[in-house]
Amino acid sequence: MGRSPCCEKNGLKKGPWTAEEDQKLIDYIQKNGYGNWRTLPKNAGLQRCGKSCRLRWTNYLRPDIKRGRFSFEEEETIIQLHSVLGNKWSAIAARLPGRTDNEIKNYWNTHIRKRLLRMGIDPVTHNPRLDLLDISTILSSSFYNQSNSNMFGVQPMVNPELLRLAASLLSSQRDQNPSFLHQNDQKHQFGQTLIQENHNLQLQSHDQTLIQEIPSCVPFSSDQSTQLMEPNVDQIPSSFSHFNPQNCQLNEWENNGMVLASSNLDNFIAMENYGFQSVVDPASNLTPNDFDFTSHLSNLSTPSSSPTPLNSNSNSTNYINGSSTEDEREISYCSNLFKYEYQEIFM
DNA sequence: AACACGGCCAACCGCCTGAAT
DNA sequence: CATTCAGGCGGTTGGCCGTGT
Repeated sequence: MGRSPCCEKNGLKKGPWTAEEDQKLIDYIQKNGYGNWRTLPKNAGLQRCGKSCRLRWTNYLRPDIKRGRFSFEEEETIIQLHSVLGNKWSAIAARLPGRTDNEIKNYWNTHIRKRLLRMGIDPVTHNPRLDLLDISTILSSSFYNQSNSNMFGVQPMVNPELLRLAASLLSSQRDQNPSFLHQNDQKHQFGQTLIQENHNLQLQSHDQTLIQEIPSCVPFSSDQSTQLMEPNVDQIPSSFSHFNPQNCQLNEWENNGMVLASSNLDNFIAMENYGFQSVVDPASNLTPNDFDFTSHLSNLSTPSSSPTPLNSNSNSTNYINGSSTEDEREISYCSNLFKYEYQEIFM
């Protein structure tokens, strides 16, 4: 009649392993190998059940385990495999040498899953989240259209599908060439691809088949909007024709807005082409970390207000009037609804 | 300094499958 | 063939730790 029980449940230790227990397990396996987990604890002098020993060994003590943070390549591999295999952690782990299924599962649940959600991607289906699209429809048909949707004369469109495409484009570029982001010609090529894709999607939108119009600007009051100035495109040097992701920072604003800051003027052009609109130019040569966006945005309702630099050494100059150092200006963007992390897509 | 909170991760739990009896 | 269990797997938990208030 079947096998006998592997162990008595009573009297066996549970909980965290001590260094002494670890050493006993390591010594035993180094001397005798593993395989019969049923008898191993007793032979090794451990008050644990075989299952606990097996887990401890396979998830922690095994000598070929790679510790530490997951690399970008590993993360990309996990995402790609998960899109095919789903929650088959052991199958995914089999393709990542030195990583355990438990480690990958934990990393997925604590990092990757949340990141995909922030990017508007369903971590189960790996498709854009439909709930966001529903919200965007509501927003675009209600307060946004009633306020100042045309504050810059252009109704911007930001499409989750395009953002997803951007992420995958970047991933594939990175896969092919890890130093992609440090090469200007490739950055330029990537930017051009985005611009072309944005153009294509806008063309498709005329057929009302694919794209949904989504508000990309927080609905300021009319008083606030009058102070928002559209950057003078004529003052943008022609040399700034490609995207540079350096020194970017995303800040959430209130409940439904986000502000993108960059100290590089190239980003302005790329983001403009990408469908975001500029809201204000802090007009200084501060780095993003030196700038207090919350304070600055709250000052928009006060006509005489000016950006609030945290760095008193800044040499503040007005971008709109055009006299600052072009590539060190702060450009901020404001976009409604989307919580995509800019860095996650472009950096 | 004390407390609350949230992120992280090692470990456990429960289920499934296939092998042993 | 029926029963039982080892091993494997995915889901969940609980405690530690860092950070914010």
